[in-house]
Amino acid sequence: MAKNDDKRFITPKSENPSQWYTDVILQAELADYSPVRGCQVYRPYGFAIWEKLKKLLNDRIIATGHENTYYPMFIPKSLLDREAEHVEGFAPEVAWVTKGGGKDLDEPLAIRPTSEVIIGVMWAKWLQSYRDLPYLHNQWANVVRWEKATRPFLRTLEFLWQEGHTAHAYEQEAREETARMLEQYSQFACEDLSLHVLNGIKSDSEKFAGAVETWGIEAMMPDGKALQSGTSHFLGQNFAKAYDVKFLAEDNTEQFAWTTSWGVSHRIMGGMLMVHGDDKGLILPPKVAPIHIAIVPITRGDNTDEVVAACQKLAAGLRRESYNGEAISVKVDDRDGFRPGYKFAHWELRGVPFRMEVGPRDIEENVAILVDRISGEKRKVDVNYETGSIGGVSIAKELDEFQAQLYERSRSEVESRIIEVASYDEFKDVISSGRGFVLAPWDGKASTEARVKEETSATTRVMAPQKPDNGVKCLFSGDVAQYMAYFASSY
RNA sequence: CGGGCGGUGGCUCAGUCAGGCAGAGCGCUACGUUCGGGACGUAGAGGUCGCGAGUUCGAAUCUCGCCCGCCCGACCA
Repeated sequence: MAKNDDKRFITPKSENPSQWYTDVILQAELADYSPVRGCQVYRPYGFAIWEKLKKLLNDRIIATGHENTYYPMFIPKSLLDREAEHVEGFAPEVAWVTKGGGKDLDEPLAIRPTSEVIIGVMWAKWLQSYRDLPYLHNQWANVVRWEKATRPFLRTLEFLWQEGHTAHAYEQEAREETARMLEQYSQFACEDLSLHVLNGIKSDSEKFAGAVETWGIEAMMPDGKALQSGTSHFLGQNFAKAYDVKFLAEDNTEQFAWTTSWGVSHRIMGGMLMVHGDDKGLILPPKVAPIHIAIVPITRGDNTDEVVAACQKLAAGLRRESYNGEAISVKVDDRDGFRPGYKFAHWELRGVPFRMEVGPRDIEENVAILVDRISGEKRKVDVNYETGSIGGVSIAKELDEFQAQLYERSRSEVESRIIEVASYDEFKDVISSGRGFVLAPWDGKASTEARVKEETSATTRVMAPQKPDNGVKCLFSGDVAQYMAYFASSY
Protein backbone atom coordinates (compact mmCIF):
# COMPACT_ATOMS: atom_id res chain seq x y z
CA MET A 1 0.00 0.00 0.00
CA ALA A 2 1.25 3.43 -0.82
CA LYS A 3 1.92 5.34 2.32
CA ASN A 4 0.37 8.71 2.72
CA ASP A 5 -0.81 10.44 5.83
CA ASP A 6 -4.10 11.74 4.65
CA LYS A 7 -5.10 10.22 1.29
CA ARG A 8 -5.58 6.80 -0.16
CA PHE A 9 -3.14 6.58 -3.03
CA ILE A 10 -1.84 3.63 -4.95
CA THR A 11 1.80 2.77 -5.49
CA PRO A 12 2.92 4.17 -8.87
CA LYS A 13 2.93 1.43 -11.48
CA SER A 14 6.29 2.57 -12.79
CA GLU A 15 7.79 2.18 -9.32
CA ASN A 16 6.54 -1.31 -8.51
CA PRO A 17 4.06 -3.00 -10.88
CA SER A 18 3.46 -5.84 -8.45
CA GLN A 19 2.49 -3.61 -5.56
CA TRP A 20 0.52 -1.37 -7.92
CA TYR A 21 -1.51 -4.41 -8.97
CA THR A 22 -2.38 -5.38 -5.41
CA ASP A 23 -3.23 -1.79 -4.47
CA VAL A 24 -5.46 -1.22 -7.45
CA ILE A 25 -7.38 -4.49 -7.13
CA LEU A 26 -8.26 -3.68 -3.52
CA GLN A 27 -8.84 0.05 -3.82
CA ALA A 28 -10.86 -0.07 -7.03
CA GLU A 29 -12.99 -2.60 -5.13
CA LEU A 30 -12.64 -5.37 -7.69
CA ALA A 31 -11.85 -8.12 -5.22
CA ASP A 32 -10.88 -8.78 -1.64
CA TYR A 33 -9.25 -11.61 0.24
CA SER A 34 -11.41 -14.24 1.89
CA PRO A 35 -10.68 -15.86 5.27
CA VAL A 36 -9.15 -18.84 3.45
CA ARG A 37 -5.64 -18.35 2.13
CA GLY A 38 -5.47 -17.90 -1.63
CA CYS A 39 -9.19 -17.41 -2.20
CA GLN A 40 -10.74 -14.18 -3.33
CA VAL A 41 -14.14 -12.55 -3.20
CA TYR A 42 -15.37 -10.79 -6.31
CA ARG A 43 -16.89 -7.49 -5.31
CA PRO A 44 -19.66 -6.07 -7.51
CA TYR A 45 -17.46 -3.94 -9.75
CA GLY A 46 -14.95 -6.74 -10.29
CA PHE A 47 -17.67 -9.26 -10.98
CA ALA A 48 -19.32 -6.87 -13.45
CA ILE A 49 -16.07 -6.79 -15.44
CA TRP A 50 -15.85 -10.59 -15.32
CA GLU A 51 -19.42 -10.91 -16.53
CA LYS A 52 -18.80 -8.62 -19.49
CA LEU A 53 -15.72 -10.60 -20.39
CA LYS A 54 -17.53 -13.87 -19.90
CA LYS A 55 -20.36 -12.88 -22.20
CA LEU A 56 -17.98 -11.90 -24.99
CA LEU A 57 -16.08 -15.17 -24.77
CA ASN A 58 -19.24 -17.22 -24.39
CA ASP A 59 -20.65 -15.64 -27.55
CA ARG A 60 -17.55 -16.78 -29.44
CA ILE A 61 -17.85 -20.30 -28.05
CA ILE A 62 -21.50 -20.58 -28.99
CA ALA A 63 -20.92 -18.99 -32.40
CA THR A 64 -18.38 -21.73 -33.17
CA GLY A 65 -21.00 -24.40 -32.57
CA HIS A 66 -20.48 -25.40 -28.96
CA GLU A 67 -23.16 -26.04 -26.35
CA ASN A 68 -23.00 -25.15 -22.70
CA THR A 69 -23.26 -27.92 -20.12
CA TYR A 70 -22.54 -28.42 -16.46
CA TYR A 71 -20.77 -31.36 -14.88
CA PRO A 72 -20.38 -31.82 -11.11
CA MET A 73 -17.34 -30.67 -9.18
CA PHE A 74 -16.67 -33.97 -7.32
CA ILE A 75 -14.57 -36.66 -8.94
CA PRO A 76 -14.17 -40.09 -7.29
CA LYS A 77 -10.54 -40.94 -6.59
CA SER A 78 -10.63 -44.21 -8.53
CA LEU A 79 -11.69 -42.39 -11.69
CA LEU A 80 -9.08 -39.68 -11.37
CA ASP A 81 -6.39 -42.34 -11.02
CA ARG A 82 -7.09 -43.91 -14.41
CA GLU A 83 -5.06 -41.56 -16.62
CA ALA A 84 -1.56 -41.97 -15.17
CA GLU A 85 0.14 -38.89 -16.62
CA HIS A 86 -2.85 -36.71 -15.85
CA VAL A 87 -3.12 -37.77 -12.22
CA GLU A 88 0.62 -37.42 -11.73
CA GLY A 89 0.53 -33.91 -13.14
CA PHE A 90 -2.26 -32.77 -10.88
CA ALA A 91 -1.69 -34.83 -7.73
CA PRO A 92 0.10 -32.10 -5.74
CA GLU A 93 -2.68 -29.57 -6.33
CA VAL A 94 -5.82 -31.61 -5.77
CA ALA A 95 -8.10 -30.85 -2.82
CA TRP A 96 -9.99 -33.80 -1.35
CA VAL A 97 -13.31 -34.22 0.37
CA THR A 98 -13.04 -37.10 2.83
CA LYS A 99 -16.10 -36.55 4.98
CA GLY A 100 -19.76 -36.06 4.20
CA GLY A 101 -22.84 -36.07 6.39
CA GLY A 102 -20.61 -36.38 9.42
CA LYS A 103 -19.08 -39.68 8.32
CA ASP A 104 -15.89 -40.68 6.55
CA LEU A 105 -16.56 -41.35 2.87
CA ASP A 106 -15.84 -44.83 1.51
CA GLU A 107 -14.00 -43.20 -1.34
CA PRO A 108 -12.43 -39.72 -1.23
CA LEU A 109 -13.81 -37.21 -3.72
CA ALA A 110 -11.47 -34.87 -5.56
CA ILE A 111 -12.66 -31.33 -6.10
CA ARG A 112 -12.11 -30.91 -9.84
CA PRO A 113 -8.83 -29.33 -10.85
CA THR A 114 -10.24 -29.64 -14.39
CA SER A 115 -12.98 -31.82 -15.83
CA GLU A 116 -11.50 -34.13 -18.47
CA VAL A 117 -12.06 -37.07 -16.14
CA ILE A 118 -15.69 -36.64 -15.21
CA ILE A 119 -16.58 -35.67 -18.77
CA GLY A 120 -14.77 -38.70 -20.18
CA VAL A 121 -16.68 -40.95 -17.83
CA MET A 122 -20.02 -39.53 -18.92
CA TRP A 123 -19.18 -39.61 -22.60
CA ALA A 124 -18.24 -43.27 -22.32
CA LYS A 125 -21.79 -43.81 -21.10
CA TRP A 126 -23.46 -41.88 -23.93
CA LEU A 127 -21.32 -42.46 -26.98
CA GLN A 128 -22.21 -45.33 -29.32
CA SER A 129 -21.87 -44.35 -32.96
CA TYR A 130 -19.75 -42.06 -35.13
CA ARG A 131 -23.11 -40.46 -35.93
CA ASP A 132 -23.21 -39.12 -32.35
CA LEU A 133 -20.00 -37.16 -32.88
CA PRO A 134 -18.71 -34.58 -32.59
CA TYR A 135 -19.47 -33.66 -28.98
CA LEU A 136 -18.83 -29.94 -28.67
CA HIS A 137 -19.31 -29.03 -25.02
CA ASN A 138 -18.33 -26.12 -22.86
CA GLN A 139 -18.89 -25.27 -19.25
CA TRP A 140 -18.41 -22.23 -17.07
CA ALA A 141 -17.27 -23.46 -13.70
CA ASN A 142 -15.07 -23.05 -10.68
CA VAL A 143 -12.11 -25.35 -10.21
CA VAL A 144 -9.68 -25.81 -7.33
CA ARG A 145 -5.91 -26.16 -7.49
CA TRP A 146 -4.04 -26.05 -4.22
CA GLU A 147 -1.40 -23.52 -5.20
CA LYS A 148 1.47 -22.50 -3.00
CA ALA A 149 1.73 -18.85 -3.93
CA THR A 150 -1.39 -16.95 -4.86
CA ARG A 151 -2.36 -13.54 -6.20
CA PRO A 152 -5.82 -12.15 -6.95
CA PHE A 153 -7.00 -13.31 -10.39
CA LEU A 154 -3.54 -14.42 -11.52
CA ARG A 155 -3.40 -17.50 -9.31
CA THR A 156 -6.01 -18.41 -6.71
CA LEU A 157 -6.92 -21.70 -5.05
CA GLU A 158 -10.41 -21.59 -6.44
CA PHE A 159 -10.83 -19.92 -9.78
CA LEU A 160 -13.49 -19.24 -12.34
CA TRP A 161 -13.04 -20.34 -15.90
CA GLN A 162 -14.54 -21.85 -18.96
CA GLU A 163 -13.45 -25.28 -20.10
CA GLY A 164 -14.37 -26.60 -23.50
CA HIS A 165 -14.32 -30.33 -24.16
CA THR A 166 -14.84 -31.92 -27.52
CA ALA A 167 -14.80 -35.44 -28.94
CA HIS A 168 -14.37 -36.27 -32.60
CA ALA A 169 -14.45 -39.33 -34.81
CA TYR A 170 -11.35 -38.25 -36.72
CA GLU A 171 -7.92 -37.14 -35.63
CA GLN A 172 -7.74 -34.35 -38.19
CA GLU A 173 -11.02 -32.89 -36.99
CA ALA A 174 -9.79 -32.81 -33.41
CA ARG A 175 -6.56 -31.13 -34.46
CA GLU A 176 -8.54 -28.49 -36.35
CA GLU A 177 -10.73 -27.90 -33.31
CA THR A 178 -7.63 -27.32 -31.18
CA ALA A 179 -6.34 -24.73 -33.65
CA ARG A 180 -9.73 -23.12 -34.10
CA MET A 181 -10.20 -22.47 -30.39
CA LEU A 182 -6.68 -21.15 -29.99
CA GLU A 183 -7.52 -18.67 -32.72
CA GLN A 184 -10.77 -17.73 -30.95
CA TYR A 185 -8.81 -17.06 -27.76
CA SER A 186 -6.31 -14.95 -29.60
CA GLN A 187 -9.06 -12.88 -31.21
CA PHE A 188 -10.87 -12.57 -27.91
CA ALA A 189 -7.72 -11.20 -26.26
CA CYS A 190 -7.02 -8.81 -29.10
CA GLU A 191 -10.49 -7.60 -30.06
CA ASP A 192 -12.31 -7.73 -26.74
CA LEU A 193 -9.59 -7.18 -24.14
CA SER A 194 -7.22 -5.06 -26.29
CA LEU A 195 -4.50 -7.46 -25.25
CA HIS A 196 -1.77 -8.49 -27.67
CA VAL A 197 -0.79 -12.13 -27.20
CA LEU A 198 1.61 -14.58 -28.80
CA ASN A 199 0.18 -17.85 -30.10
CA GLY A 200 1.98 -21.10 -30.49
CA ILE A 201 2.60 -24.65 -29.45
CA LYS A 202 4.10 -25.39 -26.04
CA SER A 203 7.20 -27.44 -25.40
CA ASP A 204 6.74 -30.93 -23.94
CA SER A 205 7.72 -29.76 -20.47
CA GLU A 206 5.11 -26.99 -20.54
CA LYS A 207 2.39 -29.28 -21.86
CA PHE A 208 -0.88 -30.08 -20.04
CA ALA A 209 -0.67 -33.35 -18.12
CA GLY A 210 -2.10 -36.04 -20.39
CA ALA A 211 -2.17 -34.00 -23.63
CA VAL A 212 -0.47 -34.84 -26.91
CA GLU A 213 -0.06 -31.17 -27.77
CA THR A 214 -0.75 -27.96 -25.85
CA TRP A 215 -1.13 -24.65 -27.61
CA GLY A 216 -1.29 -21.36 -25.77
CA ILE A 217 -1.70 -17.63 -25.88
CA GLU A 218 0.93 -15.77 -23.88
CA ALA A 219 0.63 -12.17 -22.72
CA MET A 220 3.54 -9.97 -21.66
CA MET A 221 3.30 -8.21 -18.32
CA PRO A 222 4.92 -4.82 -17.59
CA ASP A 223 7.79 -6.49 -15.73
CA GLY A 224 8.64 -8.53 -18.82
CA LYS A 225 7.24 -11.75 -17.42
CA ALA A 226 4.88 -13.96 -19.37
CA LEU A 227 1.32 -14.78 -18.38
CA GLN A 228 -0.14 -17.94 -19.88
CA SER A 229 -3.59 -16.61 -20.68
CA GLY A 230 -5.33 -19.47 -22.42
CA THR A 231 -4.56 -23.00 -23.57
CA SER A 232 -5.96 -25.36 -26.16
CA HIS A 233 -5.05 -29.03 -25.95
CA PHE A 234 -5.06 -31.80 -28.51
CA LEU A 235 -5.54 -34.83 -26.29
CA GLY A 236 -5.25 -37.50 -28.98
CA GLN A 237 -6.90 -40.69 -27.75
CA ASN A 238 -5.23 -40.58 -24.33
CA PHE A 239 -8.31 -39.74 -22.33
CA ALA A 240 -10.63 -41.75 -24.57
CA LYS A 241 -8.55 -44.84 -23.85
CA ALA A 242 -8.35 -44.16 -20.12
CA TYR A 243 -12.09 -43.56 -19.79
CA ASP A 244 -13.29 -45.87 -22.53
CA VAL A 245 -14.78 -43.24 -24.80
CA LYS A 246 -15.37 -45.34 -27.92
CA PHE A 247 -17.81 -45.72 -30.76
CA LEU A 248 -18.65 -47.87 -33.72
CA ALA A 249 -17.20 -46.34 -36.91
CA GLU A 250 -18.63 -46.39 -40.43
CA ASP A 251 -16.67 -49.54 -41.19
CA ASN A 252 -18.24 -51.26 -38.18
CA THR A 253 -14.99 -51.25 -36.18
CA GLU A 254 -14.81 -50.08 -32.60
CA GLN A 255 -12.66 -46.96 -32.25
CA PHE A 256 -11.59 -44.52 -29.56
CA ALA A 257 -12.64 -40.89 -29.89
CA TRP A 258 -10.17 -38.06 -30.45
CA THR A 259 -10.65 -35.36 -27.86
CA THR A 260 -9.66 -31.77 -27.17
CA SER A 261 -9.99 -29.39 -24.28
CA TRP A 262 -9.38 -25.67 -23.97
CA GLY A 263 -9.69 -23.15 -21.20
CA VAL A 264 -9.51 -19.49 -20.28
CA SER A 265 -9.71 -18.47 -16.66
CA HIS A 266 -10.17 -15.27 -14.69
CA ARG A 267 -6.40 -15.04 -14.90
CA ILE A 268 -6.77 -13.31 -18.27
CA MET A 269 -8.74 -10.59 -16.54
CA GLY A 270 -5.81 -10.02 -14.17
CA GLY A 271 -3.45 -9.85 -17.13
CA MET A 272 -5.65 -7.35 -18.88
CA LEU A 273 -5.80 -5.13 -15.79
CA MET A 274 -2.06 -5.26 -15.32
CA VAL A 275 -1.22 -4.43 -18.92
CA HIS A 276 -3.52 -1.45 -19.44
CA GLY A 277 -3.41 0.38 -16.11
CA ASP A 278 -1.29 3.39 -15.24
CA ASP A 279 -0.22 5.36 -12.18
CA LYS A 280 -3.77 6.64 -11.67
CA GLY A 281 -5.27 3.15 -11.62
CA LEU A 282 -7.09 0.88 -14.02
CA ILE A 283 -7.82 1.52 -17.66
CA LEU A 284 -10.61 -0.71 -18.97
CA PRO A 285 -11.22 -1.55 -22.60
CA PRO A 286 -14.75 -0.25 -23.34
CA LYS A 287 -16.04 -3.70 -24.31
CA VAL A 288 -15.52 -4.96 -20.75
CA ALA A 289 -16.04 -1.69 -18.87
CA PRO A 290 -19.18 -1.83 -16.68
CA ILE A 291 -19.37 1.97 -16.94
CA HIS A 292 -18.39 3.75 -20.15
CA ILE A 293 -18.84 7.33 -19.04
CA ALA A 294 -18.91 8.91 -15.61
CA ILE A 295 -20.57 12.30 -15.49
CA VAL A 296 -19.37 14.62 -12.74
CA PRO A 297 -21.59 17.60 -11.94
CA ILE A 298 -19.73 20.78 -11.02
CA THR A 299 -22.07 22.64 -8.72
CA ARG A 300 -21.82 26.03 -7.13
CA GLY A 301 -23.77 27.33 -4.20
CA ASP A 302 -27.47 26.61 -4.53
CA ASN A 303 -27.59 25.46 -8.18
CA THR A 304 -26.96 21.80 -7.38
CA ASP A 305 -30.39 20.51 -8.40
CA GLU A 306 -30.27 22.34 -11.70
CA VAL A 307 -26.81 21.01 -12.63
CA VAL A 308 -27.63 17.44 -11.58
CA ALA A 309 -30.83 17.60 -13.64
CA ALA A 310 -28.78 18.67 -16.66
CA CYS A 311 -26.41 15.74 -16.07
CA GLN A 312 -29.35 13.34 -15.93
CA LYS A 313 -30.63 14.73 -19.22
CA LEU A 314 -27.24 14.24 -20.79
CA ALA A 315 -26.99 10.70 -19.37
CA ALA A 316 -30.39 9.80 -20.80
CA GLY A 317 -29.28 11.11 -24.18
CA LEU A 318 -26.06 9.09 -24.07
CA ARG A 319 -27.91 5.92 -23.11
CA ARG A 320 -29.95 6.19 -26.29
CA GLU A 321 -26.75 5.45 -28.21
CA SER A 322 -25.58 1.88 -28.35
CA TYR A 323 -22.10 0.46 -28.31
CA ASN A 324 -21.16 -3.11 -29.20
CA GLY A 325 -24.80 -4.13 -29.15
CA GLU A 326 -25.76 -2.63 -25.81
CA ALA A 327 -26.82 0.76 -24.51
CA ILE A 328 -23.91 2.95 -23.52
CA SER A 329 -23.45 2.69 -19.78
CA VAL A 330 -23.46 6.03 -17.98
CA LYS A 331 -23.05 6.89 -14.32
CA VAL A 332 -23.96 10.29 -12.95
CA ASP A 333 -21.88 10.86 -9.84
CA ASP A 334 -24.31 13.00 -7.89
CA ARG A 335 -22.91 12.08 -4.49
CA ASP A 336 -23.15 14.94 -2.09
CA GLY A 337 -20.16 16.02 -0.07
CA PHE A 338 -17.41 15.10 -2.53
CA ARG A 339 -15.65 17.72 -4.56
CA PRO A 340 -15.14 17.25 -8.30
CA GLY A 341 -11.44 16.49 -8.01
CA TYR A 342 -12.18 13.60 -5.67
CA LYS A 343 -14.71 12.19 -8.11
CA PHE A 344 -12.31 12.51 -11.04
CA ALA A 345 -9.74 10.45 -9.15
CA HIS A 346 -12.41 7.96 -8.07
CA TRP A 347 -13.47 7.08 -11.61
CA GLU A 348 -9.95 7.19 -12.96
CA LEU A 349 -8.90 4.63 -10.37
CA ARG A 350 -11.74 2.40 -11.60
CA GLY A 351 -10.65 2.65 -15.20
CA VAL A 352 -13.82 4.22 -16.65
CA PRO A 353 -12.91 5.09 -20.28
CA PHE A 354 -14.53 8.52 -20.45
CA ARG A 355 -15.58 11.23 -18.05
CA MET A 356 -17.78 14.20 -18.72
CA GLU A 357 -17.84 17.32 -16.60
CA VAL A 358 -20.90 19.51 -16.52
CA GLY A 359 -20.83 22.88 -14.76
CA PRO A 360 -23.06 25.96 -14.80
CA ARG A 361 -20.90 27.63 -17.44
CA ASP A 362 -21.19 24.58 -19.69
CA ILE A 363 -24.94 24.51 -19.39
CA GLU A 364 -25.10 28.17 -20.37
CA GLU A 365 -22.87 27.55 -23.38
CA ASN A 366 -24.56 24.26 -24.32
CA VAL A 367 -21.34 22.26 -23.99
CA ALA A 368 -19.79 19.66 -21.71
CA ILE A 369 -16.18 18.65 -21.07
CA LEU A 370 -15.19 15.20 -22.37
CA VAL A 371 -12.05 13.58 -20.97
CA ASP A 372 -10.61 10.25 -22.06
CA ARG A 373 -8.84 8.01 -19.57
CA ILE A 374 -5.81 7.35 -21.74
CA SER A 375 -4.62 10.87 -22.48
CA GLY A 376 -6.51 12.78 -19.79
CA GLU A 377 -7.05 15.60 -22.27
CA LYS A 378 -10.17 17.71 -21.92
CA ARG A 379 -12.21 18.85 -24.87
CA LYS A 380 -15.53 20.57 -25.31
CA VAL A 381 -18.44 18.87 -26.98
CA ASP A 382 -21.78 20.42 -27.91
CA VAL A 383 -24.74 19.36 -25.80
CA ASN A 384 -28.39 20.16 -26.19
CA TYR A 385 -29.58 20.19 -22.60
CA GLU A 386 -33.21 20.17 -23.66
CA THR A 387 -32.96 16.81 -25.47
CA GLY A 388 -29.80 15.43 -23.88
CA SER A 389 -28.28 14.82 -27.27
CA ILE A 390 -24.72 15.67 -28.08
CA GLY A 391 -23.38 17.03 -31.31
CA GLY A 392 -20.10 16.82 -33.16
CA VAL A 393 -18.95 13.52 -31.70
CA SER A 394 -20.21 9.96 -31.67
CA ILE A 395 -19.55 8.39 -28.32
CA ALA A 396 -19.82 4.89 -29.79
CA LYS A 397 -17.08 5.82 -32.23
CA GLU A 398 -15.00 7.31 -29.44
CA LEU A 399 -15.33 4.04 -27.51
CA ASP A 400 -14.27 2.05 -30.57
CA GLU A 401 -11.23 4.24 -30.98
CA PHE A 402 -10.42 3.93 -27.29
CA GLN A 403 -10.59 0.15 -27.58
CA ALA A 404 -8.35 0.19 -30.67
CA GLN A 405 -5.89 2.60 -29.14
CA LEU A 406 -5.47 0.37 -26.10
CA TYR A 407 -4.79 -2.61 -28.31
CA GLU A 408 -2.31 -0.71 -30.43
CA ARG A 409 -0.49 0.35 -27.29
CA SER A 410 -0.35 -3.26 -26.09
CA ARG A 411 0.80 -4.55 -29.47
CA SER A 412 3.63 -2.06 -29.93
CA GLU A 413 4.73 -2.56 -26.31
CA VAL A 414 4.97 -6.32 -26.76
CA GLU A 415 6.63 -6.14 -30.16
CA SER A 416 9.23 -3.69 -29.01
CA ARG A 417 10.06 -5.97 -26.11
CA ILE A 418 10.60 -9.16 -28.08
CA ILE A 419 14.35 -9.22 -28.30
CA GLU A 420 16.61 -11.35 -30.46
CA VAL A 421 20.02 -11.90 -28.93
CA ALA A 422 23.40 -12.95 -30.24
CA SER A 423 24.70 -14.74 -27.16
CA TYR A 424 23.64 -16.59 -24.03
CA ASP A 425 25.14 -13.76 -21.95
CA GLU A 426 22.91 -11.28 -23.69
CA PHE A 427 19.97 -13.65 -23.16
CA LYS A 428 20.63 -13.71 -19.43
CA ASP A 429 20.86 -9.94 -19.39
CA VAL A 430 17.48 -9.46 -21.07
CA ILE A 431 15.76 -11.95 -18.79
CA SER A 432 17.23 -10.71 -15.53
CA SER A 433 16.61 -7.05 -16.35
CA GLY A 434 12.94 -7.70 -17.16
CA ARG A 435 13.29 -6.11 -20.58
CA GLY A 436 10.98 -8.60 -22.21
CA PHE A 437 10.82 -11.92 -24.07
CA VAL A 438 13.73 -13.38 -25.96
CA LEU A 439 13.12 -15.00 -29.33
CA ALA A 440 15.88 -17.55 -29.76
CA PRO A 441 16.71 -20.69 -31.74
CA TRP A 442 16.33 -23.80 -29.61
CA ASP A 443 17.32 -27.40 -30.26
CA GLY A 444 13.99 -28.69 -28.94
CA LYS A 445 15.63 -30.79 -26.23
CA ALA A 446 14.08 -30.91 -22.77
CA SER A 447 17.54 -31.09 -21.20
CA THR A 448 18.55 -27.79 -22.80
CA GLU A 449 15.32 -26.15 -21.70
CA ALA A 450 15.81 -27.45 -18.16
CA ARG A 451 19.33 -26.11 -17.99
CA VAL A 452 18.26 -22.65 -19.21
CA LYS A 453 15.49 -22.63 -16.65
CA GLU A 454 17.90 -23.62 -13.91
CA GLU A 455 20.36 -20.92 -14.88
CA THR A 456 18.05 -18.03 -15.76
CA SER A 457 14.51 -18.90 -14.54
CA ALA A 458 13.30 -18.42 -18.14
CA THR A 459 11.30 -21.15 -19.90
CA THR A 460 9.99 -21.50 -23.39
CA ARG A 461 6.54 -19.96 -23.53
CA VAL A 462 5.44 -20.89 -27.04
CA MET A 463 7.15 -21.73 -30.31
CA ALA A 464 7.10 -18.96 -32.91
CA PRO A 465 5.34 -19.86 -36.16
CA GLN A 466 8.50 -19.40 -38.22
CA LYS A 467 11.11 -22.19 -38.21
CA PRO A 468 14.83 -21.42 -37.83
CA ASP A 469 16.70 -20.92 -41.09
CA ASN A 470 18.73 -23.83 -42.36
CA GLY A 471 21.89 -24.41 -40.38
CA VAL A 472 20.96 -22.10 -37.50
CA LYS A 473 22.31 -23.42 -34.20
CA CYS A 474 20.62 -23.55 -30.81
CA LEU A 475 21.64 -20.52 -28.75
CA PHE A 476 22.36 -22.71 -25.74
CA SER A 477 23.72 -26.04 -26.95
CA GLY A 478 25.15 -25.25 -30.39
CA ASP A 479 23.21 -28.19 -31.84
CA VAL A 480 20.94 -27.71 -34.83
CA ALA A 481 17.96 -25.55 -33.88
CA GLN A 482 14.49 -27.08 -34.23
CA TYR A 483 12.39 -24.09 -33.24
CA MET A 484 12.38 -20.37 -32.81
CA ALA A 485 11.06 -20.16 -29.26
CA TYR A 486 9.89 -17.30 -27.09
CA PHE A 487 11.65 -17.44 -23.74
CA ALA A 488 10.57 -15.58 -20.61
CA SER A 489 10.12 -15.90 -16.88
CA SER A 490 6.50 -16.60 -16.21
CA TYR A 491 3.80 -15.99 -13.65
C1' C B 1 7.82 -24.91 -0.03
C1' G B 2 12.34 -21.63 1.35
C1' G B 3 14.09 -16.36 2.52
C1' G B 4 12.63 -11.46 4.13
C1' C B 5 8.86 -8.14 6.15
C1' G B 6 4.30 -7.61 8.53
C1' G B 7 -0.92 -8.27 11.33
C1' U B 8 -3.26 -2.63 16.93
C1' G B 9 -10.94 1.02 15.01
C1' G B 10 -12.86 0.73 7.78
C1' C B 11 -7.48 2.39 5.91
C1' U B 12 -2.20 3.82 6.95
C1' C B 13 0.45 3.36 11.18
C1' A B 14 2.67 4.87 16.44
C1' G B 15 2.91 2.23 21.01
C1' U B 16 6.26 -3.68 21.85
C1' C B 17 13.13 -2.97 22.97
C1' A B 18 12.19 -1.44 28.97
C1' G B 19 4.70 -5.33 30.99
C1' G B 20 0.89 -0.70 34.32
C1' C B 21 -5.79 3.98 31.62
C1' A B 22 -5.71 1.55 23.79
C1' G B 23 -3.58 6.33 20.63
C1' A B 24 -2.89 9.62 15.91
C1' G B 25 -4.08 10.95 10.89
C1' C B 26 -7.32 9.64 7.17
C1' G B 27 -12.07 7.39 6.40
C1' C B 28 -17.26 6.92 8.47
C1' U B 29 -22.13 9.54 10.74
C1' A B 30 -24.86 14.39 11.60
C1' C B 31 -25.11 19.59 10.71
C1' G B 32 -23.11 23.87 8.28
C1' U B 33 -19.91 26.32 4.73
C1' U B 34 -17.95 24.61 -0.01
C1' C B 35 -17.55 22.61 -5.19
C1' G B 36 -13.86 23.45 -12.94
C1' G B 37 -8.12 18.09 -10.24
C1' G B 38 -8.14 14.14 -4.14
C1' A B 39 -12.18 20.97 0.51
C1' C B 40 -12.99 22.89 5.57
C1' G B 41 -15.40 23.67 10.53
C1' U B 42 -18.12 21.73 14.73
C1' A B 43 -20.07 17.48 17.17
C1' G B 44 -20.05 12.08 17.25
C1' A B 45 -19.71 6.67 16.46
C1' G B 46 -16.23 2.97 16.12
C1' G B 47 -11.08 -1.61 19.14
C1' U B 48 -12.00 -9.81 21.54
C1' C B 49 -4.52 -5.22 19.87
C1' G B 50 -4.64 -12.01 13.93
C1' C B 51 -5.97 -16.84 16.92
C1' G B 52 -4.86 -20.22 21.09
C1' A B 53 -2.13 -21.57 25.24
C1' G B 54 1.53 -20.05 28.97
C1' U B 55 4.41 -16.62 32.46
C1' U B 56 2.73 -12.55 35.72
C1' C B 57 -0.81 -9.06 40.83
C1' G B 58 -1.24 -7.17 35.78
C1' A B 59 0.16 -8.83 28.67
C1' A B 60 -0.87 -5.07 22.45
C1' U B 61 4.08 -5.53 24.92
C1' C B 62 7.48 -11.51 27.39
C1' U B 63 7.41 -17.26 25.93
C1' C B 64 5.47 -21.32 22.85
C1' G B 65 2.24 -23.03 18.96
C1' C B 66 -0.84 -21.82 14.92
C1' C B 67 -3.39 -18.66 11.09
C1' C B 68 -3.29 -14.83 7.43
C1' G B 69 -1.09 -11.02 4.10
C1' C B 70 2.86 -8.65 1.16
C1' C B 71 7.71 -8.83 -1.46
C1' C B 72 11.60 -12.18 -3.56
C1' G B 73 12.77 -17.18 -5.13
C1' A B 74 11.41 -22.62 -6.24
C1' C B 75 6.72 -25.29 -8.09
C1' C B 76 2.17 -25.10 -11.10
C1' A B 77 -2.68 -22.03 -15.21
